[in-house]
Amino acid sequence: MQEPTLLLLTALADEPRHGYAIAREVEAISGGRVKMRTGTLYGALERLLQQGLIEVHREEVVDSRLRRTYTLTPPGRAALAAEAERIAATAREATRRLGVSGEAATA
Amino acid sequence: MQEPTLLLLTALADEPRHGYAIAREVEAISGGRVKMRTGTLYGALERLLQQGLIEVHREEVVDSRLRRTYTLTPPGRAALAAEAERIAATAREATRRLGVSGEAATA
DNA sequence: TCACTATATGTCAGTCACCGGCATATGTAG
DNA sequence: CTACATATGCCGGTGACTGACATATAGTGA
Repeated sequence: MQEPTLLLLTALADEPRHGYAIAREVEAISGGRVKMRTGTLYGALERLLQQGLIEVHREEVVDSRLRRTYTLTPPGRAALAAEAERIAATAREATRRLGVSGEAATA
Repeated sequence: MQEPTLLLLTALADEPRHGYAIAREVEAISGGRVKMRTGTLYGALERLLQQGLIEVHREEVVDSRLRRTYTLTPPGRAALAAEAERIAATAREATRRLGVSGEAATA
């Protein structure tokens, strides 16, 4: 799972959001670092729908504009939780090793 | 940066290793989850050399077999440290949001 | 002896997520 | 009337990763 996808799922973790709101949220979460293109966004949304990790929460028309709201499914929440733990473990290991080799081999 | 590349750099974080040893180390770090194919391995090695994140540490012949050892460059260590911090932050945010929406909206 | 596994390096075609650009439509601000 | 924010969507191209193949030596088990 790549970063844009991970951030997309994270953007849906606290509450349902529609596509455009997800894009803004992803940018906010990443501190402005990741600006999700619509190609990536709607492509990923379609893929995640088919994988059953997200589902359409609601479809409404606001100001004559369609707004499709997405939400995480239970498998989606589980996948995000698992992925978060996985990368956290990898990050810890990387940090630990970087620290260890810099030290005077205390252990 | 994708997971295989991140794990490759992590495998080099504590000490220099040659290609095949990196592959085994990556598998160990990921708990057997990620089995790096040689295509990915040598492709990534070539790419990272050109990016200046790793460099050839030593070339020796052991049992009539060539063994090329790689090590992280200072930019490579910096890149790995930055990436580790980045993904750790994303993981924290994902976990936080997953927890929050599951709670009875205490905040 | 023959087959298989481990060690060790490499190439190459194919896949798939992501990128960048474009298209479309409405409401609002200047 | 132009430009921007909102909102969704398509499409060609890139590039990391996959899976299979190739090569060579040393050790192990049948």
